[in-house]
Parts: sequence; structure tokens; C-alpha cells
Amino acid sequence: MKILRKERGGHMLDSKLIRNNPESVKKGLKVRQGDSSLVDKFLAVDEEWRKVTIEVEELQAKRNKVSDEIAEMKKNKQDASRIITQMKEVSARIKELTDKQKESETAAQKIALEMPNLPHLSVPEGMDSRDNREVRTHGKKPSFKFQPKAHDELGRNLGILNFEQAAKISGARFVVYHGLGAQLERALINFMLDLHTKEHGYQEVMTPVLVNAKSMTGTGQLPKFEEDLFATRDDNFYLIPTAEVSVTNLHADEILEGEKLPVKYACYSPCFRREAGSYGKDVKGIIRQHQFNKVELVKFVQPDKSYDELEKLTKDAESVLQKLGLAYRVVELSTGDLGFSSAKTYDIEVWFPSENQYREISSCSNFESFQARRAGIRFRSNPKAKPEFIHTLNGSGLAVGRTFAAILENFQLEDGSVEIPKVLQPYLGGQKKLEA
RNA sequence: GGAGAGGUGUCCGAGUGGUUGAAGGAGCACGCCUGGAAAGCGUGUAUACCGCAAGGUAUCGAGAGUUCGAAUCUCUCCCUCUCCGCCA
Repeated sequence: MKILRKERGGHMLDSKLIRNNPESVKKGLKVRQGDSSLVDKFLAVDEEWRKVTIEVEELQAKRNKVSDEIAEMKKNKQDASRIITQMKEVSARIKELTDKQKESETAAQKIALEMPNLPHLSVPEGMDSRDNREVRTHGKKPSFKFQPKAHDELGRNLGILNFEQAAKISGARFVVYHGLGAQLERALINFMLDLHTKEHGYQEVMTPVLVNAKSMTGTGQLPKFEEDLFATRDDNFYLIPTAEVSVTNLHADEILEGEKLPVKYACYSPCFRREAGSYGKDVKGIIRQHQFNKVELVKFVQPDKSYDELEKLTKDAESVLQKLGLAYRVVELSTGDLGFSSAKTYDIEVWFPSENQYREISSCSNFESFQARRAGIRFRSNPKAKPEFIHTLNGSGLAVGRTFAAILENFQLEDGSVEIPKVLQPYLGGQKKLEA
């Protein structure tokens, strides 16, 4: 029976919301280019579930009552065999109905887990990324008196990036960092973690990068996006595509104390993505790799604060770019471009001179209670209050490889050397420049 | 990998087939007591689902089974701990 409870809790959207406001849920799904027919499918199965459940519970109530009577009779040495025979039938019927109940339960869950989150009302409506809205820009784009080179060319020439070796030992979409390159990557990780832990109040964690299917379901990667994930062959593990998965699930099936909120974590981890369906896209350089490093920020907050916290989270991520001196802009994703689990997302895009365009380097999202419902993360606003679903947020702070690439491109000199941003120099033994 | 032990409510901990949602204790909350506090005494202290409600149902690691009835019996799995082996 426990599984029933768990599965009910496993819905992404509140099943009561779907039941009571099917039209607004449909609208929400439509506006983000989702499949609104899922609502009617869910409702049909849910109705069946409720019908069976009511009957099951009535019979169970009867069984419980008669069982007590049988116990009483036996105690008084009375013959109970007639009732026992009757109850055999009742039990058989319960079994039958329970199977049916489980069936509709599973079906309802399957549908519900496929439903994406509903967008927040402030999110601009749109079909796709072309309808995203620029919120602000920051920093001055560098101007060059020469043709700026792409980061992969710079990295190769400096001897700090080696794609051939990576292809040899692994395959396409991998890279090997050498010497100061490896050190720069490490410096960036340390710089970001120090900034977020010392100045922004995040608690540092380091988690497993291999997680189970339950965790992947909790944050929304499963069941729908299995093809994007790497999995281990002989054990039931998935490699995390982002530390969001392991960090958010840190508090799965927990009830947090309201006074301790917000809980904020910063986590460095390697991330693994199959990039299925992105063949031919960003094949050059380190922009799109199967494995990359990222410092992730994750927050658990009270629902009424989550949108303020999203603004703060985005600014925390932005401050990394500000300190590094990289030009960027913040973009608000339209309903059509929103990630599966997100209610609202800001992308931070850093300037890439060789491409003459901004590219995503961070994605900051408010998931509201979507992940909390799937993962069972709740809080009590005070010790006596009823538990409520918490709101979860996360954002890259930042994608390290892309930051590495942006530094090479933005701070390159005509001779192919690269100036190291001041804030990173202490992390590199005072080194001021990358030179061949 | 081998051998063994164990998984019960916020925590500790009883419970081996019948009013056990679950003894007892701790903690916490409220009340009494007190000049105030401690002690002491009393009361309360899970979650989810269905239902307008009354109420009902479920939950003692997970799943399956035996039974009229399972926290208690059987099987499978997961996890934790101890010892041995191996090892960064």
C-alpha cells in the first residue's frame, strides 16, 4: 500500500490541481508547447482510480471490523468458521480490486510524470528561443584590432587543449587540458566556490556523480529524457548531467524546518551528457562536451520567497562574470523554450568574440514545487504547522568549461597569448598570462 | 567477494499472528506547581489519500506470498553495521 502513497506523491503537478482546474493546466501546457491531451488522459485514469479506491476502502473497513469480531469470538471460544468462510470471499475481492487500483495508479503516474511544469505568469509567451526576452546586459564587449581567434584554436596553439588525445582515449566531444590549462580550469572551480561560499552564503557540498533512477525522476530528467543520460551497464546508475540532481535530492523525502530556510548549496561536479540529437552542433571546441565541469548553486526556499530568491540566484551567478570582467547579458526564456521542470528561467549568456554572439553560460531556474513533489521535499513553516512542499531553485555558477573558453577569447592578444583575469591570478601562483 | 547482525514514530527502544498508529523513555509544546528556575505532576505531540462532512483507508526498509486477520510467519530485493579479503 505504501507504494500507492509514494506514487501519488510522485506527481509532478498537484493531482488536485489537475482535477479541479483541468482547463488552466491545459492552458499552461499548451503555452509551453506541451501536450495538453495528457490532462484528459490523466483525468480518465484518475477517475477510475478513485472509483476503485472507494470500493477497496469500504471492503477493507469491513474486513477490519469483522476481523475484530472473529478475534472476539475466538476469545470466547465461539465458532467463527462461518464468518471466516464469508470473509475469504471479501479478501479475494479486495485482492482483485487492489490489483486494479494499482493498475490505474501506475497509469496515472506514468501520465503525470510526463507532464512538464506550468510556466509562471510572468514568463513571456513564445514558441521557442527566438521569443526569449533580453532583460539586461552588463560589461563592455572587447574590441580587437585584429581578427579574434576561436578558443579552441587559441587553446591548441597554447598547448593547453588537446582534442586529438581526448578522441583517442574517449571519442568525440571530449578534451584534455594540459599544464596551465588544467590549472586554469581548477582555478576557476576554486574561484567560483570561494566566491559563492564566502560572499554569497552557500554551503559547499561534494556529491556522488553516479545516482539512482529515483533521484533522476525527482528532479525531472526521468522518465522522459533517458536518452540524454549516460548510464552504467551492469549497475542501475546514471551519471548526473548536472549537480542539480544529486544536490536537490539530498533532501528527498525530508521535512525541513522553516526557520532554517533558505538552504543554499554550492557544488562542483563534473557533468555528463549524451548530447543525443545535437550531432553537428558546436562540434568545435569545448562548448558542447560529453563531460564538463560545473559549479552548481541549489536553493531550498519558502514558496512565497522563491521569486525573490531566483533574482538573487541569478545575480550570484552574474557576479562571477562581473569579477572576471566578461561581458554578458541576461535573457528570460519564453514559455516555448522553458526546460521541462522549470516555471521560470533566466539564462546568462557570455560574449564570444570569435562568433560575434552571446552564448549560454548559466541557466537559473525556479522549479517552484515541481521537483519538491516528485522528490518529496517539504518544510514546516513553524514546528506546529503542516508540512508544505518546498520550492527548489538552481543555477549554474558557472559552467566552467564555457567560462574557460570565454576567457581565452575575450582576453586574447594579437600574438595568441591570453591575459589572465586579476581575480584568478592568486589561484595560478600569480601567473598573469598564458603564453605559448 | 566471504561470514554474521540489523532495519519500528523526531530520537532511543519494546513488541513474534487478533482493539498495536503502534508499550516505555527522551525530546518538544502547553498547563499546574514556584518569588523565579530546576525537579515534579498533567495534557498533547506522525504522514498521505478518499470524503461536503461524519468518518474511512493506508503506512513498522521495499516488493511478493501465507492467513478471516501480519510490525509479527515465508520468499525476493535494497540499505546499514561488524569481522575477513581486496583496494584509491
